[in-house]
Amino acid sequence: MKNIFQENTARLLAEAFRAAYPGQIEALIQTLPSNAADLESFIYSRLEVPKDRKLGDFAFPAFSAAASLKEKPVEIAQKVVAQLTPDRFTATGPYINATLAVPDMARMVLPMIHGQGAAFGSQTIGQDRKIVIDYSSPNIAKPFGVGHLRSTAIGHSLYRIFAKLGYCSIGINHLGDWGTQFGKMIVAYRKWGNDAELAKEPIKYLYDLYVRFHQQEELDSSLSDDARLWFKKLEDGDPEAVRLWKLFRDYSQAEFQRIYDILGIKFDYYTGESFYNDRIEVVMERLRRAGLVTESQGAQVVDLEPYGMPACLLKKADGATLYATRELAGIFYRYETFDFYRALYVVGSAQQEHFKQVFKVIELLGEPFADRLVHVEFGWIRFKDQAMSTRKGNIIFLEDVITTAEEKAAQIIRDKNPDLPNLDQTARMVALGAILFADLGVKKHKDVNFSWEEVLNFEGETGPYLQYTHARLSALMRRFGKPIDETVDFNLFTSPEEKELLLHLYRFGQTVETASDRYEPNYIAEYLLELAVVFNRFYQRKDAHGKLIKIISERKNETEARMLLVEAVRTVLNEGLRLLGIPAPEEM
RNA sequence: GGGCGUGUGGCCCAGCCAGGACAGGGCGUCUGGCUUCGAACCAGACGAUCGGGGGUUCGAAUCCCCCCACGCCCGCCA
Repeated sequence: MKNIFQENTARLLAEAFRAAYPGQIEALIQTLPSNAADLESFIYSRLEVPKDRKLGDFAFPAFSAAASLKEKPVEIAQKVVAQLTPDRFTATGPYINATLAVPDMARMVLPMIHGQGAAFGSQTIGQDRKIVIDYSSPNIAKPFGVGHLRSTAIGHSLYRIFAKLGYCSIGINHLGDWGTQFGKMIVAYRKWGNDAELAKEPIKYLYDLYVRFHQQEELDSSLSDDARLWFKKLEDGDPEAVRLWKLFRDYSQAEFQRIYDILGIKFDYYTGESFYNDRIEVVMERLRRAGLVTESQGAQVVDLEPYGMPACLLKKADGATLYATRELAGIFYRYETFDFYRALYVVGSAQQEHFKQVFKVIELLGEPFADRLVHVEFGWIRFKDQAMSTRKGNIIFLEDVITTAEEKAAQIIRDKNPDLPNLDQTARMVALGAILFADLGVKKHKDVNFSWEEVLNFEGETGPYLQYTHARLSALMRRFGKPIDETVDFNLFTSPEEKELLLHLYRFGQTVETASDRYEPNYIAEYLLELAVVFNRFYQRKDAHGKLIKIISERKNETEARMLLVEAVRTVLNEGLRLLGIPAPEEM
């Protein structure tokens, strides 16, 4: 999606270049990078926003044309500007600065947003193609820690982003409900557990058992052998093993569902690893037929040495399956079921090699969908500079974070807005806003150091700041109390603040697109911060005497024009927050 | 040892892929702004050898090379 303001500017500049340098444009085009087909698109791609906005709205640096035109950038700028309307284009040193007319912009942008509403920024480029997104995917029988939030928040946001662009998003929670850790849990439970204790506080109890097992395992390595033995029994359908596994799984699922309900997150499928148990042999057979399976130290592997990777382990020496085996089965299942255009795996970067291996195996099988598999990786959440580890018991429960944030939000509301109805509900929205934004406000590849101070901060570049701005906009709409009319006097839009808002509003669609291209919801988070900042500045601007210029005043025409802008900002902010999975309260 | 990632004011982060005008925000600190359109806000101040070195370029936080620090992964865990 192109920015129409930028496009118009590029077109005018291109015409001016042609007029100023007749006959030399061919030489210039020769030097263009291959991605720029013509002069217009070249200029379009080179346009930047001046650092000092007083200079203009767009700037074209003339350096890039200097070599082929054999002139100094400063002279080029002057010559080109001479061909253009003087009040809209100026040469500042080697830069050609363009200034847009605010009423024109308003006429273009505001009726569009008013008409499209929440659909503003939507596209159909997805053509309903299926994007399968694997996210959250916690290991059951373990508590839901803040570490799991990363995948959950990013994946859920990508789900909505792709849907907005016209793709058919399919959300899969690939629950970690199979594997040797269940052998461990079974051993631990049989040794130290009992049903009565389990029923009281299941997740906490299972978690304690898990930590205890790992502590004991360090002292007594026979426990590891027992665990493998019990996992093998589980795979072979041993009734006692299966009974305990189901017990753990059911308790865990109920627990996770509670968390997802709080977060307002749903999945289309909850197909965990165990779902693929009866599909493993088909995959193994396929791999064997392709001649990819070799034996190494008793285990069955795919040798990836020629590709600079460690071997991909398919089956242990005792015949039990492994992570990669189930992953492969999952990929085939997803392809056969959905015929996906892309399959995303929103999983931490620690598993980068695992996915490289698995994807390589698919490629070696000659499957046509090998290049549609994407590992959307992200950095770790650490606590006090340590990796959060369930095994070591160094973990913070997401629910504790939510509860603490809710308490703080409620306290602030009681203090600032004591008459607010449904306090608990709003406090929860604010808490979620703070927590989710703490994750989505940072580029995903960065490791995040969990800090209570940061998560509980509701000021500055935070989720509650965005929510507050949304509530403020909503308050204006309530106060205005009438339907917004799109037939306003656009010539009343003149201020730099209004221009900034219009420019920024228009960029929403491009931002969503960038976020999808890079699998990075953070672009939307940053966009919204900027939008809120620009609006709040507009909201609190003062006249020459230092008096606040109010949006709603007795001047009818001005008020109506500004309210059309207010509505547009609210629409985009609301929609942007939705894409991030952050609730947008009307009051707080 | 190999692979991947990160390193930007006291703290957190954007900018790097597609190199350009004095390196942008936020937190914290200091100053100013509510006789009510919501101060979870706004305005201003202080604060940076962009990890280090070399190279390419008219121009490097950004591209290339080397080095340093930290994190993660490297066969029967997931």
